[in-house]
Formats: sequence, structure tokens, C-alpha cells
Amino acid sequence: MPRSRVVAEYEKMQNDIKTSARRQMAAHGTAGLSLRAIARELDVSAPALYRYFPNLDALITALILDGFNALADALEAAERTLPPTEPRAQLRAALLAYRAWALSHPIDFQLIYGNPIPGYVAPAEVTVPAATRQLEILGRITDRAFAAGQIVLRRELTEIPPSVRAQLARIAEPYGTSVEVLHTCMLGWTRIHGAIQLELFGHTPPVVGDPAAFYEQLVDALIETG
Amino acid sequence: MPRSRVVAEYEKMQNDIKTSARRQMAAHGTAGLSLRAIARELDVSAPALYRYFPNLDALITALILDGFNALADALEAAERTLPPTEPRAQLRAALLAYRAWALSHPIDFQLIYGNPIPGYVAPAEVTVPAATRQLEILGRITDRAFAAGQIVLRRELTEIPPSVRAQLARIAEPYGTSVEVLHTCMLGWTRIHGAIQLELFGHTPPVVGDPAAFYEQLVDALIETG
DNA sequence: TGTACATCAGTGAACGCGCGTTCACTGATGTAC
DNA sequence: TGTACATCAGTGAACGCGCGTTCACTGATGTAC
Repeated sequence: MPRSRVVAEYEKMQNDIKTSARRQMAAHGTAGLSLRAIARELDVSAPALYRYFPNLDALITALILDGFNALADALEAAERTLPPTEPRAQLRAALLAYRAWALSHPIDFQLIYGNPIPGYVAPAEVTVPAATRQLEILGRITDRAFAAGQIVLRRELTEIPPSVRAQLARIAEPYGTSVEVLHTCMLGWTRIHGAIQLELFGHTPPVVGDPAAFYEQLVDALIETG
Repeated sequence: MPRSRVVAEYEKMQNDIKTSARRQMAAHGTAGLSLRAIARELDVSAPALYRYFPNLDALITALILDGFNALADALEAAERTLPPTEPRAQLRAALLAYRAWALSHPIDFQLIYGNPIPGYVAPAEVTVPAATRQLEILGRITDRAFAAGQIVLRRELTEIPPSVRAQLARIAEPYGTSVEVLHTCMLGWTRIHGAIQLELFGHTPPVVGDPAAFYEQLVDALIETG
């Protein structure tokens, strides 16, 4: 067998394991993952999995990484559906994509933003860069929309508390973004995140009836042209 | 032993069990709860716990109920620190109390708003009324603040999508509240919830530096006098 | 005051279970001569 | 083309573990006479 074929089969098996893991989590919660259950589903003995992942924690880490990257990919894909000359529309599309991704990948969303899994500690050196990617994407689009005059700063943004401003400045500096734009991003992120999380766990739908419309309006209010 | 003493001791033991359960969850996550570990900590055999809770699920349900009620109590306590003639200040206090409670009771917060626990299904007939209480409290205060002219509707509130408006009307009707006020509440709830949840899991603090100040400013912007 | 009895919180052994991980192995497959 | 060999994905048994729950029981405590 040619070497490339071997590698491809190895990667296919890794993916099968991950897919089965996601199914287990979907059925029994993010904390309900079990190597033996995966092995059973793949019709393979449990020790066989150790060819592909050194242990259970490594598998979880891989799933979390995949989750962060899939979300970031979804945001970038949404951005690309519109020309760079319309950053405001791109931002809107990205924000809608955030919710769409969360709803269609609830397990991955819980994995990256929900409760930690008992006994598992995410290795920060691998997890933090992946988590930053989406904020970078939203920041980049927001920055362009602001520069193009397609969105305006709300009044409250001129009143950023000094302690907050100081840290925002440190983070924004390497990206060449302004404190105001980063602050807008953080406000926007917390808003959409809350709406999505409460929807996902069933808290808002019984009250608002049509969570998609509720969310869209929320997004439109967020990026109003002023 | 007088009967009242017996009852008091029974309730004390129930509380000891719950306290130990919360400690277990704090150490190993909400899904890391174990009856045997609780028994070990209380220096009692595991079957002894069955005198106080019929099974593990009943204990979890009790913890969830306690969580919802403690949060609602905290909101009401905050409301009472200010005279009824200042509903806007009351609302502000309640919203700050929401975050304060979440930060000082992270496990209960995860329990009521985080990932479901594998294998556990919350009995809706017991859980839903408890969950509604806090929305009732916020709704009641918002309603009074609006009636007193101490907060204003934002422009976006006049553009509630028809599908959302219809359901909001059904929910608001028995409380004698307007659709606009309920909608404001839902928008506000999703906003503060997202900020708190992201702070609790460590996503916002590295960026905003001073999450308390960030949150306070967010709340002030939320209930601006216009 | 003293004794027989009832109550019942808590015990200890046992049930059957599933888990992550290790280990020495097997047996099919591809390679080298 | 045929044979000896090396590779290595996957196996099956075993490890020690902790879990929720049941069961028949014990033994201290309070009560009734």
C-alpha cells in the first residue's frame, strides 16, 4: 500500500473516532463521553483506539480544537459571501452565522463555551490561540466597517471605564485596531452569545416564540447605521 | 426527642448533603457528582443518604430548585435596597445582583444555566415555575420603571417582528405588561447573561481587564434614561 | 423507678455495571531477495 | 514466481477502580405500662 494511502486511512479512522465521539456526546452530554462506547460503535476493541489517540483527554482536546476552528471557518465563510466593500453586511452575515453554527453544532458549542468536563483540563497553549481566532475575525470586519463609516459608535462607547480601556488598549495594539472598535466587539460578542446560549438551552424560545426573528432583530440593532 | 427537633435534624442532614454535593461539583464539575463521595465526606455509609433523597436525580433536582430560588431571592433583595419610587435604580441593582450571584455561586449558575448533566432529565413541572420567577421579578421592575418614565424604549423596540410580537403578547397578557416591556426584558436578559457567562468561563476577563467595570457600564447603557 | 417493646437512622455486604488503560499476542499485509 | 521475513493494526484478557442501588440487619433511643 502506498504511503499516502496509509496516511489517508489513518486520518479516516481518526475522523471516524471523532464523529462517533460527537454522537456519544450528543446522546449523553459532553461529559458522557466514553472510549469504550466509541469502540463499540466502531466495532473495534477499546485498546485499538490507542493507535489514534494517546488517551481520552487527547481526543477531547482534538474535539475542542475542531470546534473552535469550525466556528471560525463558518464566520469566514459568511464574510466571503459578500464583497469587501460592504463590511457592514459582512458583519451582519458573520453574526448570523455564529448563531446558525451554534444551533447546527450544539455539542461543539457546549464543548467550547459550556461547562468544563469533569477531570479534563484543556491545555491552554493549544486552546487559547484557537479561541482567539473568531474574535480576530469579528474585530477585523468591525474595524473595516467602522473605517468605511458603515457603522457608528454608540454614545456609551465614549464612556469606557479607564481600567477597561487600559487592558483593551494592550490587546488592540498589536492588531492596529482602536480601543473603541475592540470594545464594540466585546459588547457585541457578549450580546449575541447570551441570546444564543439561552436559546440553545431552551430558555428564550417559549417566551419570544420565533428565536430566529428575535435574534435577527437583535443583530440589526447591534450594527445600526445610526 | 420532640417532633420538631426530629424534623429540624432531618432538614439539617438534608442541607449537609446538599452542601457536600455543591462542594463535590465545585471540585469535579456539575457532572462529577457522586452519592458515594458525599457519603464519604459526611462520614456515613452511602445507603444512609437514601433516607433523605430517594435517589441521585432527586438530589440534583433539589439543587437546581435551590439555585433558581437563590438567584431570584438575590434579585429581590437587591430590589428592596431601594425605595419603590426609584424603579430604575432598583433595576440597576437587580442586574448587578445577577452578576454578583453568578460569580459567588458559579456551580449553581452552571447547574441552572449550563450544560445538562448526562443521564439526568429535569422534571419540567418543578423546574419551569422556578425558572420563571426571575423573569417575573425583572419584568415587574422594568414595568414600573417604564410607567414612571425612568427608562425609555429604544428605537429598535418599535420594530419587534410580528412573529415575536405574537408570542410575547401571549406571555405578557396574564401579567398585565406590555409587549414592549417584555421584549426589553428579554433583550436585557440575553445581554447580561452573555456577559456573565463569558466572564465566568474566563473568556472576557483577559480582554476587558476589569470585568466588573465592563459589566457595570454595560448595565448603565442598557437602562439609559434616553 | 424499672422493664418490655417499638421505632427507625444508619450499617455492611453484595449486586451488576462500565470505565480507562496495560500488556503480550496474532495474523494479515506488503517487502526483499 | 516463490519464499522468508518484517511490520504493525487490532485483539482479548486482565488490572483496579468507582459507581447507584438493594437488602436484611443492628443497636441506640424514646415510649408505654
